[in-house]
Amino acid sequence: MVSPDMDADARESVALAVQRALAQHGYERLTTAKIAEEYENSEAGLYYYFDTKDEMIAAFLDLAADHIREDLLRVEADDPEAALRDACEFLFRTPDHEHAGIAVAIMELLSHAQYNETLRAPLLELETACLDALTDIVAAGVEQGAFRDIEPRATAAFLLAAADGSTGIAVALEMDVTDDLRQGWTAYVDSLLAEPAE
Amino acid sequence: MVSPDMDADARESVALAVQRALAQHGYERLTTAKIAEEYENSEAGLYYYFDTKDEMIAAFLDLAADHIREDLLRVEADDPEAALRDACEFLFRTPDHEHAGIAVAIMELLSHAQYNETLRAPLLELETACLDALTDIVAAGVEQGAFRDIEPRATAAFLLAAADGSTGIAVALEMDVTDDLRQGWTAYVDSLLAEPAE
DNA sequence: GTCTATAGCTAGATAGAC
DNA sequence: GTCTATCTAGCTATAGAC
Repeated sequence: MVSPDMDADARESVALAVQRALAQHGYERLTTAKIAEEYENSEAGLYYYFDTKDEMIAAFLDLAADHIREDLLRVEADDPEAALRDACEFLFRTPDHEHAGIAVAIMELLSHAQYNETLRAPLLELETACLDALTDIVAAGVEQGAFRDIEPRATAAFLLAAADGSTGIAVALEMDVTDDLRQGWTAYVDSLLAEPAE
Repeated sequence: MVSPDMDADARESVALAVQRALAQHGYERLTTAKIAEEYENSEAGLYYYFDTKDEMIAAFLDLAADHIREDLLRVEADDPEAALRDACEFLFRTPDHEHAGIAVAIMELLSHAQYNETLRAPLLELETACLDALTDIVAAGVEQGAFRDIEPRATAAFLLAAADGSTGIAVALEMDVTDDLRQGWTAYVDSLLAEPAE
C-alpha cells in the first residue's frame, strides 16, 4: 500500500469531470465520450478506475452529497429562522444560478432511481442529507421558541419536496414562476414563526 | 375528407400505448419497440401516424393534460377548502398508487424539457393546467373568506412544486416520507384557513 | 395501412500495444 | 496507467412488399 490516496484523487477528478459534463449536457445526453472531454485523460482511462458509467455518476453523487451537507450545515445554529431562510435561498435555485444545470441533472437522476440499483443508494444519501439538515434546523427553532409547535420532520419533508419540485417547473421547464415560488416559500416560513406576543 | 376522426383515434391509441409503456419501463428505457408491444400493430405502424418517437410522447402528454384538467376541475367550486384538499390528495401521489409510474415518467420528461424542443410545449401546457386549477381554487377561497388574504398564484406555485417534488423523493426514490409529506401539506392547508373568529 | 427486414448510427465497454 | 482502435448491442427510422 504505497500511496492509497492516488486512486481516491483520480476517482475524484473523474467525479468532477462527470459534474462538468452533466452541467453542460444533462444526464440524458451524457456519454462516456463527453465525460472524457472534461477529463484530463482519454475515454478508456475512465475505465481504469471505474467498471461502468453508472459508477462514475455515483462518485459524482457522493461528492455532491458532501458539498450539500457543507452548504446546509454552515448556517448559524443559534438563529433557526435565519438558518431556515438561508437554506431555502440555497435550495430554491433560480434558472440563472451557476449550478442550475447540476440541480436539473440531479432531478433527472432522481427520476431514474426506481430503475437504477447503482444510483439509488447515493441519491438516497443525498436527499437524506438535505432532509436531516432541514429537520435539525426546524427542531432547533421549535425548541428555542422561534417556531410554533410544528412537526420538524413533516415540515422539512414538505419544504424539501417544494424545493425539489421547483427545480422542475422553474429551471428545467423555465416556467415563469420564480417570483411566485419565492413568495410562496417566504410566506410558508413566515407561517411557521411563533406569535410574537405569546 | 371521408372520416377525419380515424387518424385521431389511431393517434390516441398510440398515445395510450406510450402511457402503458412509460408506466412499465420509464422514459429512459422507453423504446419504440416497447411502445409497439403495447400497441395493436407493429413498430413500423407507429411511424405511419407519427414522424418521430418524441411526437408519440407529445401525444401522450396532451392526453395526460386533458385528464389532469378533468380531475382537478371536477372538484366542488362552492367549497374551496374541500376542493384544495381534494386536489392535494390527487397531486401528492403515494408510491402504491396505480398511476405512480406515470407520475414518475412525467417527472423524467420534465427534467429533459430543457433539451427537448418537442416535449417542452406539451409539458408547459400540463404544468400550467395544474397551476391554473390550483390558483382558481385558492382565489375562490380568498374571495369567499375561507382562506386568509394570501396570494393565490404564489400559494398555488408553492403547492405545485411540493407535489411535483414529492413524486421524486417518495415515489421514484421510495424514501420513507409519505406520512411526513401528508402531514406537511395538511398543516400547510390548515395554515391558509381564515381565523374562525374574524 | 400494415407488415418484415434492415440500414445507419451511436453508445458502453474491451483488447492489446506501449 | 494510458493510449488507439474496435467490438458488440441496441436504438430510431425507412424501404419496399403486400
